[in-house]
Amino acid sequence: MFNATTFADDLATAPVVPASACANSNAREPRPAQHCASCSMRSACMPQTLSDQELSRFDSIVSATRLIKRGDALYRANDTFQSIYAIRSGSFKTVVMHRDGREQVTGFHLAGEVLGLDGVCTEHHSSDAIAIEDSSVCIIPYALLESMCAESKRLQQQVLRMMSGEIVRESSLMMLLGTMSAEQRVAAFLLNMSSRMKARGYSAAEFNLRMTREEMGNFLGMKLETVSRMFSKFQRDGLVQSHGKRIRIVDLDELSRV
Amino acid sequence: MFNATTFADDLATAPVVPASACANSNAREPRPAQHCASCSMRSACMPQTLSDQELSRFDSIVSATRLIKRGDALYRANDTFQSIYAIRSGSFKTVVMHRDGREQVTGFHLAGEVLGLDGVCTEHHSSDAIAIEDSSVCIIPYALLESMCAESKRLQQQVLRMMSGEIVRESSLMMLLGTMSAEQRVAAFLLNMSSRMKARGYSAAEFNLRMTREEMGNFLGMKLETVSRMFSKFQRDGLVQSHGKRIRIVDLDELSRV
DNA sequence: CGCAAGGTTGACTAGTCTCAATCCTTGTGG
DNA sequence: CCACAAGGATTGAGACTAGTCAACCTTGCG
Repeated sequence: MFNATTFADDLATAPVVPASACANSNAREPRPAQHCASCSMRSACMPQTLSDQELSRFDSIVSATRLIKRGDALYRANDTFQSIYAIRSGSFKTVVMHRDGREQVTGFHLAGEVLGLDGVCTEHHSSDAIAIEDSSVCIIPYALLESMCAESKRLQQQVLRMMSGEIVRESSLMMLLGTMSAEQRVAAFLLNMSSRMKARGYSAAEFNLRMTREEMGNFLGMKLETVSRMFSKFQRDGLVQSHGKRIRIVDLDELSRV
Repeated sequence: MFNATTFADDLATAPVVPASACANSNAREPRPAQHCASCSMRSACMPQTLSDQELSRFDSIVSATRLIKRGDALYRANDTFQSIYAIRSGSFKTVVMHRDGREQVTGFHLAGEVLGLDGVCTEHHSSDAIAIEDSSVCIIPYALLESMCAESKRLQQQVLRMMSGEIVRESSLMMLLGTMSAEQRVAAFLLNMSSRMKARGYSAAEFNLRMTREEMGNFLGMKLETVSRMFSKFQRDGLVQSHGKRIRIVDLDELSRV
């Protein structure tokens, strides 16, 4: 049923608009920015509401892109905050750490999403952002963004909305962590990933998870073994087929009802 | 050991700067605003970084105050978003609700804190804000705030910082919900309340909790019985003395180490 | 004074974690 | 190209934390 040939599977659910920003390079240092106007992630990304004029102004403050290898950090907790980052391709996890070493994954972030807003408050980041696959980001220097916000009402609104959206997103995660059973959390996670993949032009029913069971478990407030058991249970019940990181949602309605 | 006379206890830990905004009224509808310059919460509140000139301009957009009785809602999920609110006196809980009726308390909010930023994103609130004691708030119309942000860089920064702070606060709650035992959660909660009381001029060691065990449990992702057991355990271990809502922290260091 | 709401405690249960064995997948070097 | 190592995933058995249900106590208010 599941063909394990990753490449073929990837083709089967290729994005409508493939993000191929970093096609021919392996440099890890900042490099010239591409232009938002021609970016494949534009519709999902930050400047979506801007006029053409504002867009080109915005373009000019996006100073560079940066490539991040799988496992490397885009920034770390306590780094001084200078920029926010729009994910151009790939994906990240954000992790907060307690002094005693406990870690909590606070989110998984896909192309088009913005990282780093946690730093505005104290001018230091409060979390690590780690690439969970080779990724690229656009660097948006915060001081310039702030200045431009004073000029462009639309941009200001966009930034405020983005922040508020982050607050709302985190509230619903608190709901998940505070009130749901392990089974419900995993179901909610799969549904969430599904709708985000769909929003990016991938199949809502079949996709690759980029994170390990351990990272998922850490995010969902449970152990990796429990995540694995829930996947097995969903498979037994005919809701989902899973083979490692490859996921196919078979009965989306039933999964929503868990 | 614990004297149950609430009034006397309240005196024992009276705030250095009592917030007496709603002294002589019981009206529930909007009423003329007081002035920020003379407000007892000013140092803890939103316009803390503004110049005198900016402050008076800010004052002019704070249209009114409103009294909210214990148990009443300041706003509810799906209400259209028009204003944010600075708590002048009293305290609130914010609650998000799932379609199936599950509720999660996402925060307790004390005087000087700002409520309602969840609404910026969709122009509808995503949570309920319920007064957990008789309270009063200043109403800050968001459209006016937004306009003023375009003029005052300092205000813009303040608003962005506030939002970012909310994001960071919620991340640390996710950590609490995702990685801590019931005992650790209750300890962290007490320490958090303690430092917030202290920041408001109350005693850090002895204070009244305004919420019920059920509300605490809902916030901390556990049942009220478990909260109660943890209080009893801390009392047995000599870390905390509790008598209903009255709390005295006996061994703050040890409580931090839990 | 009596009632309702809130709080405490106990006994039992369910759900998740822990530890451990095993399997599968992927990448690497001979 | 194959063998092997290492990381990741799955599964099982037993332990333990927190939930459930129920009884009872305390406090504040009409």
